[in-house]
Amino acid sequence: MEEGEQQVRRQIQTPATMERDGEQAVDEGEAAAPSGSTSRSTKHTSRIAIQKVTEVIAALSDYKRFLVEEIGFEGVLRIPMIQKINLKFSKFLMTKVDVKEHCIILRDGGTPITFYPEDFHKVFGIPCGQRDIHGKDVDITSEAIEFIRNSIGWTEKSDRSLSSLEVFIGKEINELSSRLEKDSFKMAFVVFVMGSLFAPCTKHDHSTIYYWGAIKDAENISLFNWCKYSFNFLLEAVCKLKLETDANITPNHLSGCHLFFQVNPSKSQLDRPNSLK
DNA sequence: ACTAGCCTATTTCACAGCCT
DNA sequence: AGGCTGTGAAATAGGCTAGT
Repeated sequence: MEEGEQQVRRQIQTPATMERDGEQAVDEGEAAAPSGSTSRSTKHTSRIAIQKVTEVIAALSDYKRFLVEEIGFEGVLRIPMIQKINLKFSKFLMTKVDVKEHCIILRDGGTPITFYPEDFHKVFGIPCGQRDIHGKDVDITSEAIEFIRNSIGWTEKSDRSLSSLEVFIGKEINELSSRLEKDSFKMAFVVFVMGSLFAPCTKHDHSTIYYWGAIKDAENISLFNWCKYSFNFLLEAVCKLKLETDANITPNHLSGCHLFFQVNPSKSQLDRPNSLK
């Protein structure tokens, strides 16, 4: 195995070590970023705001954590504080992804490191339900969109900001709160983590509503396959990056939850549920 | 008009190297 | 050893533009 590959394999971690090592794990990527990655002084950008996510989570009360567990996002509660993500390393890994085969091949002839949508569940602990977020049964009306907007505190028509969601999530919720308030919290939390981590929009402090059909009924949020949605979003980002690279355009923005590639998904092959194989 | 994507400027932070 | 400084990378913020 070449040294560069060994470095990358050292860098890539298991979900368990992600929680244990937290910040150090990703920071070490700087040293691990192989010489094969771009050495030009291109400034990379990403809308992943894992610091924001962990800050918001750290401020959640026990009852709010209980509500998060109810919608199946309990793994998000255990995401460690990561000060900085090595974007160069993320970019390097993204360029090594074989989208069709769902694997990372670090060098020609090297051992493929395969990954699957359900690895998002193992890494980040988000729901991997049976229902497809883009399925036929998740159509959403404009009235429902308006209802959700009002519920999560987007009262201004132009407001689709993650920062206002942050404020909304911080509002007091407890056992005595109404059902509507609790459901609104759940919806706001999902929109916040999707927009901040799993499916970040390319625009700063902005969220898309493509998946809102899956949150319109807070009770059913955990029944949807958020892993597949995040996975596909990430693969689209990889395709885009590869197209830009092939066209000799130096990509400077990384979409999708590229942090996923820095955490070892390959270990999950050992214990994938049979139903998902 | 609105939304989403792209681009760039500024701020913040970490770290290496130098000096005392 | 500890403090200071310069540099580079990441985070943040906002403007511009193209598409619908």
